[in-house]
This record gives sequence, structure tokens and C-alpha cells, in this order.
Amino acid sequence: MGRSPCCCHDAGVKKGPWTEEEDRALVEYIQKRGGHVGSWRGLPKASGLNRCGKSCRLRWNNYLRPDIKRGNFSDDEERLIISLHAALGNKWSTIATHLDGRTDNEIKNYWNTHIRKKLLRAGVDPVTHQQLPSNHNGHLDAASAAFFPETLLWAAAAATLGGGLDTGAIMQAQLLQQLLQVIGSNNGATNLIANLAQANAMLNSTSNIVPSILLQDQMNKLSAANYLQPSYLGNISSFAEQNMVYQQLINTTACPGTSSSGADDPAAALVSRDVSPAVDQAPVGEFAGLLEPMMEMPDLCSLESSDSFWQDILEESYRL
DNA sequence: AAGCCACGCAACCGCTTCAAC
DNA sequence: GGTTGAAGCGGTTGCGTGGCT
Repeated sequence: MGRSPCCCHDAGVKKGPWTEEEDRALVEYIQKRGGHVGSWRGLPKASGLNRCGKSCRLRWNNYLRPDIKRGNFSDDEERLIISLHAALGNKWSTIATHLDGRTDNEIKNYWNTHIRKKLLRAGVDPVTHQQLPSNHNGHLDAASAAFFPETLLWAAAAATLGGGLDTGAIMQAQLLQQLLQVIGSNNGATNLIANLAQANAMLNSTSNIVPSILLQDQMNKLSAANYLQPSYLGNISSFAEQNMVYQQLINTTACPGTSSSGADDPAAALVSRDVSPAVDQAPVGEFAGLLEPMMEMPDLCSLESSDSFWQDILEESYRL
């Protein structure tokens, strides 16, 4: 493979901030072609821009595209980003497909400049979404609850037990969170299988050291609730609103791209982002699709048994 | 008013992935 | 199946701006 030569290394190619004239030239060129760019590499020459093709693509995708939503992020968008980040990690482009009109770069910047700091202030590690050790005293606080999925999961565990927080329940809950992150961090069918195997190994390896405080079906319900109904929804007041946002998340996860704002406008659809990495997203969608009708999670330790849940996932992953 | 500093965001860099040959 | 070029992606940089001293 190796690194490909890039026109960016050509002498004389302009770098730095774009001027209005350059923006206009790029927009006019793309619009003249009905929103179809063709080759980004060939674009600068064809459009008369003294820019690297890569730079043109970035400028278009991150700034000039007509379907870009500008302005502040709403609370719902912020919660969705946090929830998606907890499941997907720094997959900014994948996260961006779930937010209409937002670019991966914009989300990445917003994460690094706003959300990350909020999480840190709330005592949450923005990378792992786990509570930072120094702040963990076993008690919930409002700031943590607002931005920390695990916190509410702990609360759920406590409620399930009908009492205060229990170390065993917390460990189980954290384990489940890790498990779901492992499953959610897929990059393809092969990795999905590996992830499932890893998840299974994780469960098997820890089942002996984690006290069996929660019954298996209680764990399953907690895990399903945490993944399928993100805990940030607890911050939304009404049940109806929760359900609406929850359904939106499920729909966009199961059918990435269906919420494109360019659906009614062929030109907008044509010029909308060419970021539909079907191979990358398919497992996420398919996995969510498998999970959706199954609010009763099966025995997570039965990967190698005859459990139909995991069998279905494996068969689906082979199919992809 | 000037200098300094922190922050936010646009843009760049380099690596990975994909597809064509 | 290997190679190569192009596009995509995520981390990082650096500049503009606003607030503070």
C-alpha cells in the first residue's frame, strides 16, 4: 500500500484559509455538474482552482455543502453524540451519519472543545465513559447523571436490587457496558465475530470473580436497556419524548442514511455527502436490527451453545 | 490601549481502506 | 493475488477572535 503521492506536495498549490472567490469557484463548478464531483483529484485543474483535490473535498464536505446545518448543537444532538460515542468510540464519520446536517469534523471539534470538558467536569473519562477513580465515591450526583451513561446504569442496578449501590452490581453493570462497547466497536463481519468471541471470553473470564448478585435475566434486561435505550434519555422529561428519540436512534442506527435531508431534492441528494461506507456500517445496522425485536437478551455466556440469539448473529455476520 | 492568553474551528497531515487494473 | 492510485478518516495544528489583565 504505502502512502500515495498527493498533489498537496506540489509546489505552488495554495494552502490555508479559503477566499470567497475560491469558495464561489468550487460551488459553481460542483453545481454546474449537478452536484456530481467525479474525481476530486482532477477537480482543481478542471475548476481552475490552485488547490489540492483533497483540500477541495474537505472544504466542500465540511463547509460549502448546501445541506450542512450550522449553528449550535441542541441538547438532543449532544446527548445523541455522547450516546453514540459511548457505543462507537471516535468513529466521527459514523456518528455524523446519525446527525442530519452535521459533519464528522464539526462533531469531532464539538466533542473536543465542549463535550469532552463537560464529561471531565462531571468526573467521567471521555474516552472510556467510565467514572474517573478520583471522583468515584459510590454516590450519584446530578452532574454525573447528566453525562454519564454508567451512572444511570448503576442506579438501575441498585433499583433492581431494591437497595443501595452494591459493588457486585456495579461491577456487573460495568462489565456489561464494556461488553456492549466491544460488540459495538465492530469494523466488519470478521471483526464482529472476533468481537463476539472477545465478549464471550470477557464474560467467561470474569464470571468467576464477579459476585452473582444479579440474576442473569436481570443482567440481560439491564444490558438491553442500556444499549437499546441509552441512559441519557433519562434526562428527557416525558416518556413520549423519550420514546420518540429512542425510536429515532433505533431507526437511524438500523437504516443509516434514510434520514438524508436531500431525499426530496435530487440535486441535494446528489451533492449530499459521499460517505456511505456500507461495508463499515452494515454490521452496526444489522446488529441493531437483530437486537431491536429482542428486548429479552439471551444468555450472554452461551456463544458456543445452541442459543439461537448468538447463532443468528453469527449467521448474519457470515452473510454480510 | 496594548499585550497576553485561552478557546474554537477550519484546514492540514498522514495513515488506512477501497477499488480498479 | 499483488500493486497502485484515489478517497476517506481521525488526529493534530495553527490562525482568528474575544476576554482578561
